Amino acid sequence: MASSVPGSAPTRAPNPSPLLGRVSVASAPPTLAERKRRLVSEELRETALQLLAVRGYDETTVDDIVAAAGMSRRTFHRYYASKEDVVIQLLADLGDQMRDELTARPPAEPPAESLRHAVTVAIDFCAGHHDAAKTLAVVRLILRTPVLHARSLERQSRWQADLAAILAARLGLEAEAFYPEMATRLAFAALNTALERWAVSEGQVDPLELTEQAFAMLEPALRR
Amino acid sequence: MASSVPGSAPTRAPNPSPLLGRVSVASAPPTLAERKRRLVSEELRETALQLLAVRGYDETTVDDIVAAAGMSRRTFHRYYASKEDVVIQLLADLGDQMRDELTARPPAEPPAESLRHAVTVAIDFCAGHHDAAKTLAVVRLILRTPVLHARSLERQSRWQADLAAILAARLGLEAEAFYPEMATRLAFAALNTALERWAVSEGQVDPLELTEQAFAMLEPALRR
DNA sequence: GACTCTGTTGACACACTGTGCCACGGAGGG
DNA sequence: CCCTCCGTGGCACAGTGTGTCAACAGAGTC
Repeated sequence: MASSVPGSAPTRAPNPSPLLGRVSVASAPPTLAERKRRLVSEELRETALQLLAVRGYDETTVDDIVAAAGMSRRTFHRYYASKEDVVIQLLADLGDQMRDELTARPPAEPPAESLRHAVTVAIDFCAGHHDAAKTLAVVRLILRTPVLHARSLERQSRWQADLAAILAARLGLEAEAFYPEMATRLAFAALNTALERWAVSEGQVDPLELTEQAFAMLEPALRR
Repeated sequence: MASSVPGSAPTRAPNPSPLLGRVSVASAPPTLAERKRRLVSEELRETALQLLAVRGYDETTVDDIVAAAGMSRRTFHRYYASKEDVVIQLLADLGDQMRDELTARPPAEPPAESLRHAVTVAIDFCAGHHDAAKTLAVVRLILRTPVLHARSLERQSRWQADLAAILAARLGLEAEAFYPEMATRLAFAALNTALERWAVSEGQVDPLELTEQAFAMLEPALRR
């Protein structure tokens, strides 16, 4: 065990409260403890993002963050494995959402179309969000900070592998088939091109339009 | 200045020996000091790779490495910025080589062909090297170690941007044009697919063949 | 209310990393 | 011979991430 972790320290809670076995129940009423944890987590995250944006990533220490949030460094690390994690965890759900979207697409649909929809989930997550300005700031921070960029690319690499496996299954191919692997990689190439342009343009260009443009280019390669 | 760095600490020496101004001369006779530095650097690197391979990446500390190499931690950090760097620096020249290859391709050549040649440089670097077994071990180490994988992807991202700029210039487009960006990303998708399959197959599959297969798929998308 | 059980927190200690600084020592030039 | 240049190791220090422990708050039980 990784010492006494408050419910859901990293990525995702396998089971926040072992006694109350409400795991997969959709609308489980959140416990007080659970709401408290979420509150602390959010407080930490907001304080961190604030500081990182103002003072820069490298110039901000974990001690700065916890001091501003009025907590101890030990508590910080119970919620986030590292300073990078505060930022990267914001994208945590994205992989799941893309996976779900691809799974949900009709099996008869051409792969190019399904992948375009999966990628669009990510675009929507970033640009179509409640307040896109904040997401834009985060994406820009990631792209401009080498450590964060590296970690986000690595995470993408896992998503890509997941999507490839799903696509392979859909097409009735073995998991290591060539086409699903390449196809998903091309989809991420499109996604990254769109996202990066959206970010450097400060949100001026329409990422959805860029995505469609990219997939138009990919279409002949994705045809089977 | 980053304290007294022995000649060429990170990535590449801008000028190993400031007094002898022989920089761009191709076959400059290496100084004694320079050979000594190279020797220390190699000793450190070999010791590190040995330990990393045997004991695993996370289980090996920098102190372990320098103890085995009979040097101080301070000296280690004069040659390598971090433990990751020992591994990642092995690929340092690769970006330059790909850039050079792309630049050297005939301007009239179709972009797909030029990119395929650039990517092949990387494949040759890995698989066609003096002893491919060692390179294979390194590549496998990188792919299996999240931190290293992340850093190598980030590095690739820079190479991709470089290649895109070169391709744009070759095609007479502005640097931020859509086609060169997408085209280079697709090329790297092909490269990574081939490299990864080569690595997981323990060097059994032919990465060149895979590369050609990948570019065959990309060809219609890369056509202009 | 008292008691227990569970889970969160802060404090402390510790291992590891990366860097600035300084003093030592060898190599080479005056 | 002296003096400068440069690589090196030792030391100190800031920062990170983790194990451990005591304190404490909530919830449920009697």
